[in-house]
Amino acid sequence: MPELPEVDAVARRLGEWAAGRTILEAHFSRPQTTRPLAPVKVSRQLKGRTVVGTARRAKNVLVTLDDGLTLRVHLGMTGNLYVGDAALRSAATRAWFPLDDGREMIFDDSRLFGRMQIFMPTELAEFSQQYGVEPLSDEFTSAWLAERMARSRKPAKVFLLDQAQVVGLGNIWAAEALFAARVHPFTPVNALATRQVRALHGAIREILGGAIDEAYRHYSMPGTTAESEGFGVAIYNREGLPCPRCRRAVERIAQAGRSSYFCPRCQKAA
DNA sequence: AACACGACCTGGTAGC
DNA sequence: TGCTACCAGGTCGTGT
Repeated sequence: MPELPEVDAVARRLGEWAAGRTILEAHFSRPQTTRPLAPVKVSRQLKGRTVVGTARRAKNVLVTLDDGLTLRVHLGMTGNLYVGDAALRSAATRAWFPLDDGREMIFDDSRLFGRMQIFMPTELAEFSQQYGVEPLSDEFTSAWLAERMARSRKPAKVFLLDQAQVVGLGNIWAAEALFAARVHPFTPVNALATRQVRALHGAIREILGGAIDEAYRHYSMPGTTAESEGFGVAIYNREGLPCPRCRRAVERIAQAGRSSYFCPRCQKAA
């Protein structure tokens, strides 16, 4: 489910719902969720801890605990994390943490690609280093992007999905950014013109910024999902439908094992 | 080092 | 109505 906007909304709402609450128990229904550690080890570290606050790094939700440790939650493809009544638990619930106010922190993840881990401060810093720049930070400039792109021959779509470069884009928003910037998904990034790099940089910031606001506003009820994709999606999952700019039929191609959607007229190969 | 590809999973839907 | 095949918003590990 989640790209950066959805993860950001989940992290912010979780902070509103859980800050100050103490975790009484931690239950896991499947061992994959806490890999490589056994669930019982993670449970032991969570039990009795109070949630200080939440944050997001790349597509991870970070839950800061009162002993200085951090719970890292990756939502994978289908994950959701919220605080609510125990009745909200379902067949997809993989973890549930009863809190001191009678509610529970609940982690649903039908497809089991999600993950929960505990980090010490040094581990958290090391973990964070594997990721690239946050797209809405001051560090992410078009000059920075141009410099990184000059050093890679990856196709533009694949480059945008690489979390070691710019974090947060997934299959939907990468396609949307390429469409907005009129860049063909196959174009090697070191072949892009300066004007195209600038267009991509602007598109990434604008698209993610708008989607973050939309996802946060939409996601106000625990147990629902943070959605932003209905908002401003021009190209993703629209194979055969008319391009919103030129009316030419949108095409779908397989790339890096995923679907890439693009307009063959607006997005010319370099 | 950089890149391609299968593996990891469940569930929903389209087509026969 | 099954049943099958394919698809899904993400990483990972392993091979060249």
